Amino acid sequence: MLRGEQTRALVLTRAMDIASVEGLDGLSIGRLAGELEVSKSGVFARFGSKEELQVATVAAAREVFVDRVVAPALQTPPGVGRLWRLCDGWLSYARGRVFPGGCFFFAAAAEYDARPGRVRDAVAAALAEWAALLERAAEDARQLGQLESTCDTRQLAFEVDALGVAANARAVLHDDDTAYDQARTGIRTRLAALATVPLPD
Amino acid sequence: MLRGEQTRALVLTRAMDIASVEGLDGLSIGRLAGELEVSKSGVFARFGSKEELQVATVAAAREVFVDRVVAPALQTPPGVGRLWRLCDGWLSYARGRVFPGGCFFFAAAAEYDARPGRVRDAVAAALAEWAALLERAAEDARQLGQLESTCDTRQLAFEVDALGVAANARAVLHDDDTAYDQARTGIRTRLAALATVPLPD
DNA sequence: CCTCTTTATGAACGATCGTGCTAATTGCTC
DNA sequence: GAGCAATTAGCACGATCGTTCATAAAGAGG
Repeated sequence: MLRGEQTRALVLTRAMDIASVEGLDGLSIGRLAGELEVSKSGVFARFGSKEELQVATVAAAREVFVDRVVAPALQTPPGVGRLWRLCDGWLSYARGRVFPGGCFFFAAAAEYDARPGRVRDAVAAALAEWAALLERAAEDARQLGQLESTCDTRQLAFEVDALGVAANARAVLHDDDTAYDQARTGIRTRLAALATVPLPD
Repeated sequence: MLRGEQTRALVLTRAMDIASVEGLDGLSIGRLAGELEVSKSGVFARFGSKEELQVATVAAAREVFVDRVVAPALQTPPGVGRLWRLCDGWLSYARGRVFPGGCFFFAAAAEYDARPGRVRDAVAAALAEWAALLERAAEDARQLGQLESTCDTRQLAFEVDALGVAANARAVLHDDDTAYDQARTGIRTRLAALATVPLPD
């Protein structure tokens, strides 16, 4: 039998995987318990409600995302290099199916974008963080003179993110990884056109 | 009492609205019947199974999309003008909340992209049609000499679509219509940079 | 008007959902 | 090792799900 924190982590790991495929709503406590071979009420009691489980799952996915994408990119110093690493890391994360259903947040955002509540708020907050991070990276690069001083960094961040989002959507739906290459090409071309220094890789 | 086709149309109209918010899976026959004030088995009998209802809902949404976006754009002759009209029409459709939860296909694709079955196939086919239409419009424009002859039209189609997809995602999730403006700006800039003739509007 | 096919209803089914409530089990502290 | 707090299991509940079936209502054709 497992002690609290371990159980929680075990449940959340499986919950992220299920939710990335079936959605946070399709994620059911009974199924979760069945797959983990623990009791349904054991899982339930640990979170208190399904909504709490969903919010906790979002938080867990955010941590995975930070570990896999954000933290590695932040090891590169501010500038276009870091911006590129963020994008490239994200593409690798999506392509590598860290979650079996593709990017967790893409699925969660599409599922809850029109449904008010704590789950939506958690997803929206996480994605807003990501958007802010991209914008900040772009703006830093500009102020460092590594991007043309006239460039609209907010717009740039939106556009590179858009290519990633679309790549994930297309790749998962059509089982076609070339979409990631298209996104990579698009992002690199866009950055190279605005950069005053060479890009890494 | 309504004759068959009318009932079917009535059911599907409501089904599209519900599904765009709650998802095609969250769409339940009982709820549908309740909102329309008809019997649950009446709704069910008309489709034979929930999966059939979901597939029919996707087909109905495709028709709405063609009416609202594709058909109007095809009134503009081939060229960058038509390509632009397709993008602009799509943005208007998404912004105007033809479906209350934003673009129906964005929601459906994210929900079923990792779940094999007839529903996913239907969604994937519809989106493949859209992608092919964009690529064709771009390639036509290029061959008409309205886009630089060297430009990769497949890549271009991917990128303009990506901006639209991302705009819908961000606008619905954060209740912020400026995302549509960002997408519009991005698409227009991209097209203008490659076009050899002025863009309409 | 009677008949026949199409369409809609109502009740019921087994399954699964989220959620309480109680009891058993575990790990830690003395 | 006894006692205690935290954790898990077991069972039951009302609700809702998709689905089935027998039956009633409604339009079309003779």
